Amino acid sequence: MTSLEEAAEIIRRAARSGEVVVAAAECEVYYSGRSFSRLGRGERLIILKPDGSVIVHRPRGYSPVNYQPQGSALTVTLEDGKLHVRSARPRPLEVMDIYVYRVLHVFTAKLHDDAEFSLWGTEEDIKRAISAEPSILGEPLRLVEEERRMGDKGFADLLLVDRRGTYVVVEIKKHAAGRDAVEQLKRYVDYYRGSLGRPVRGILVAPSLARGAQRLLEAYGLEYRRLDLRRAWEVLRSREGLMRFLGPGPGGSNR
Amino acid sequence: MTSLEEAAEIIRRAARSGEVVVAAAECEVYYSGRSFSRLGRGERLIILKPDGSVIVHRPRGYSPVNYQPQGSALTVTLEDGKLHVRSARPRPLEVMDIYVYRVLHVFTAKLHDDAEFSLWGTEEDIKRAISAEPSILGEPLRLVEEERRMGDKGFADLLLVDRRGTYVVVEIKKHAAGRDAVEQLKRYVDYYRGSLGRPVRGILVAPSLARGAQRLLEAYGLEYRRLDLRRAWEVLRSREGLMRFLGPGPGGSNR
DNA sequence: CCTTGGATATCGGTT
DNA sequence: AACCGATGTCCAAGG
Repeated sequence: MTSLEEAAEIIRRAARSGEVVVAAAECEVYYSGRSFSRLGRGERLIILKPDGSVIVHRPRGYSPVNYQPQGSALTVTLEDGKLHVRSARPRPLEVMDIYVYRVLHVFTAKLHDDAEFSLWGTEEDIKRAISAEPSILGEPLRLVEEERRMGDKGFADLLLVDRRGTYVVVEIKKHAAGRDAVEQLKRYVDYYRGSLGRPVRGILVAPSLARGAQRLLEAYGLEYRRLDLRRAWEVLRSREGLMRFLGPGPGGSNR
Repeated sequence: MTSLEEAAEIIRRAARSGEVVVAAAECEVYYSGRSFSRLGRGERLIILKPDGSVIVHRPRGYSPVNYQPQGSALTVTLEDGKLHVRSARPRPLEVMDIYVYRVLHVFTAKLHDDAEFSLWGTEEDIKRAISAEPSILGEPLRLVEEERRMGDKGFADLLLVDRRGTYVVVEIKKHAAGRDAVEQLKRYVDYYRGSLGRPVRGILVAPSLARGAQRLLEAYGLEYRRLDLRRAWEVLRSREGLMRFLGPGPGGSNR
């Protein structure tokens, strides 16, 4: 148990010295900005990071109940027997007020962390696999361009040419493709068809098609090619040596 | 500083008794599931909640670098001079492995939190405002139904009738509406027009229109009505007494 | 279970 | 600053 006065001093000192603060505390939280929220009195975890991020976690669930992003400004005051922690960001103007009634535990630490974080298995990786070996789509195709601009309609993931010289616009989805994905592809194909004045094929590449998406796709005369991460990897592994990511590490053998 | 053996015991005991665990620790993190990630050695915050959620925070930024949602299963073992914390969820199969080299600080706490959380200023609130006073859209309109089913195309936020008896489908966006919003409205209007066999108007309600969205809207013959949260509130406040949310609270006077 | 769409979405890239 | 698209998005609601 820590007094509110001590807690206030600990937080101020941590903020000055670039330390992370973690507190378990009984508190109320108010948020005002793009929306408004109120969280009644209860015990939570409060995390204050040196870059201004503030995160409040309830004892359950993955997502924080209240938060402010990095760049927010912190003020800590004692008022009325409560510890008032305010975090404000200018644009958009948003304020989060935490009123702390009791501090169960608090600690601060300067955390040193310059390590690299790498994530793979993204849509970008699937795109690279198709680019490296377009025949993975089941027919001979030649790559024209990645991220080809479709006027003001956005960017097509891939532009290819089939064996008959017809342009093929490809939209890739890492997960099951829904209606939105079909609409997106349709926009690109319509634009490019109009731009070329010639027929243009559209292929939606995804591991699966949502029911509604399938009907829409047929109605629009677009095509679907099933492709999931696993198969994309097989190409990437042989072409790029994906194993460089897995590197040597304690968990390497598990994956 | 806490030994890895002690930390392992603390975590196991906390898991049994439904306590939250917070640790500052030097660790590596591996994730395998929908994607794959690797985080090199460095100092982070690790949060373990009794419902199975696991959250790993670096010293900067709002979002966790690695995580598992509630319902994940925890195993804690000592291997090779490292503390291995594994969190696994069955569907989709995803595994996060944390290898802890050094524990800077660890604490556990049973957090009691049954308070209510209320959030307002959402799209739902805008919908309620229009329902309560459809004329906010600039013409006399009568509400037919909220969340009106549009066949297999989804649900229209609002279905109204104008003074000439023409049905009006309304799609509401809390933020600037982009192309997706226009496509969404188009799907509904097309469906309902086909279903009725009569003209149907479509109105997109949003605080602003993205450039691309405006052109698309015109091309589709749909309409736009500017409406933001602030104006929706004025209606809600008078009609429903929004102030009940603000209630009596330490920060009440600030908002 | 799948599908759909909102979220204080967040985040990053480009214009 | 606006706009656009991906996300291990997460999450709830509905069928």
